[in-house]
Amino acid sequence: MARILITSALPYINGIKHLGNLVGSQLPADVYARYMRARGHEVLFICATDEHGTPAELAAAATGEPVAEYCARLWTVQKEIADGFGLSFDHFGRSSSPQNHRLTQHFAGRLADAGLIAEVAEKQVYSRADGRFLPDRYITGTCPNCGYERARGDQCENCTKQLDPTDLINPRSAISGSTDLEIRETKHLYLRQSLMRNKLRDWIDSKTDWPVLTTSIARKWLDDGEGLQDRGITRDLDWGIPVRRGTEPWPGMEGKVFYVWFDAPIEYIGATAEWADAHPDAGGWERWWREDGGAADVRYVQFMGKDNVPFHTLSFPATLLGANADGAETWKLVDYIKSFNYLNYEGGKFSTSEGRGVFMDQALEILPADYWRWWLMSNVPEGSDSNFTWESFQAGVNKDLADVLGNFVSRVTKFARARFGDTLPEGGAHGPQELALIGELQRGLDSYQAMMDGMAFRRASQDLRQIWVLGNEYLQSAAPWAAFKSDPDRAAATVRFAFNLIRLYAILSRPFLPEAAARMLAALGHPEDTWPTDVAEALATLGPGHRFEVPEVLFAKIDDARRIELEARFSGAG
RNA sequence: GGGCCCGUAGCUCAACGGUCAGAGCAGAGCGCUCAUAACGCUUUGGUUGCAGGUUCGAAUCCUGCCGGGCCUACCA
Repeated sequence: MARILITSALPYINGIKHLGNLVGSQLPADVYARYMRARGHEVLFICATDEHGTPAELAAAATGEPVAEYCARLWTVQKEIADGFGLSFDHFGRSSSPQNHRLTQHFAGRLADAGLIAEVAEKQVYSRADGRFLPDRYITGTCPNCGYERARGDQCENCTKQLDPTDLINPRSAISGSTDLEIRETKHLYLRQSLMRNKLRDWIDSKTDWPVLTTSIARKWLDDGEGLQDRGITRDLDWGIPVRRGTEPWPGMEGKVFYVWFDAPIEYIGATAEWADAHPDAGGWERWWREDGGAADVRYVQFMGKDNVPFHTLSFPATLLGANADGAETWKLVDYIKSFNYLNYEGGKFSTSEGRGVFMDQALEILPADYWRWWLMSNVPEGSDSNFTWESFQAGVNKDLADVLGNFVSRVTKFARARFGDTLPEGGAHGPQELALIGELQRGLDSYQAMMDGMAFRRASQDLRQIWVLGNEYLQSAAPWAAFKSDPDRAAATVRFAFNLIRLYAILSRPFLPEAAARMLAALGHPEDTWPTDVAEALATLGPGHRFEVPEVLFAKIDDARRIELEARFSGAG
């Protein structure tokens, strides 16, 4: 039995996430976590909301709530939606937790002790009307290059030229529109990642099994231009983790907070500490995060969209490695990063601002989670960006779930009920057909497991579907409806075997389809449900006399009228 | 501008440099009648973006071109 730590990239607190966000980290992480638990491994699956930063403050201001209340409310909203999708986090934390405050301050202190923090005086734009410093992208003005009037302080969207806020003509606050701006000097802490460039490169180079998408992004940042740059880790904001050097005050940094990209990944550890505090018998968070605290045998897998790769390949490892500069704290580094491309919506991007695409709360209002889980995972953007269309969604749901799996369960249970009553019949035994099928199922299972172990989710979903298809092929060739008339014992044996297939399918499908699997097992009276090691043995579980029920339709089809209605509703027009 | 990735059947995707480039969906034909008009079998369909090169052998490696996508450090 292995010990596996799984983290999903932290969803930002600012609003409800869309299907692209879901499929890019939380959902594949959940499927993997469920699979590994089913295989008998000790799994800790961690996620949390990422709550700090300017967008959270602005979103709170827009609703008139204090930012802490806003975040607490949105955390509850996100938690309920995650539960609705069956995301089986062992803990869903908050980056604003006291545990994360302590850890973030601790890391900053350790990094400072190791000489990896620099204090830098810099000039930033301050808005007197807003009473705050403005990040570059919250300053707008006229682009000096192309004359576009709504250029942002970091880049002009029109001509794509990189800008400095002081370049802008007629600069104003994007928050209030005020032009009452001034340049103020302020002091900030920088993480001296540049000093760790070689150490980080050696570490990246040792990861020969990582996806190209992951390592190429990391190498680009390490070596592009002048190489890995130091990064500011503090901000002049109110909402965030106060700057402290460990447990001590940090002279000159009063009133400042750590910047969100520094404290967000630390919340993986913080959330584990939240979990450990809630589960005193679990042995403590160190068991998962400190090699000198019991985590030496942990395999740590991270799931994220490609936009998050630089932070997880460079900044966060720099934090963990830097905190161990004296060898006194051996932090657990990630063993494998599974990164994803983007999911598009009907050929374009999901857009929060334009209301284009499907958001997680809306998805659950339309159909149960399993429908979405299946389509998203069987079309997960592993190799390149993929595209959600209602037509593809309709086809995938109807064909795979309703026709292949759902109908299989339906035809088996209804036939048995009609011919044999509400318990499995006696008589007959395995013949050559059953033996051949067992062989095919065993090969299918081996392949499915190999794909799941390797996190090749598209391939895994294809293998799973093929395993379902084998059931329909078997019924067609065994034809118990014909055998019933000439050789009832033969039909009885076929029916018993088919019921054992339903049980097997429920177990194997559970990582993807937890609700449907539960309903299948419930129809069988909740039989033993551990992951099979030997297919033949697994298919001998339900015997004569076993009671069953005919379940409600497992998956309803989406008809054309419904699809057209949904297409129109989510086009972004309204 | 720089870097990375991609381009394979009508669609979505596979294929350690090595049997006739494979699946699913869609299309066609046949079968079955237990089932959600479901299922099964058979079948149509590709000059692997274009042009060169390396090799006994290229979808795969190299060069150029065409087309698409992503990243580019203060969004997180």
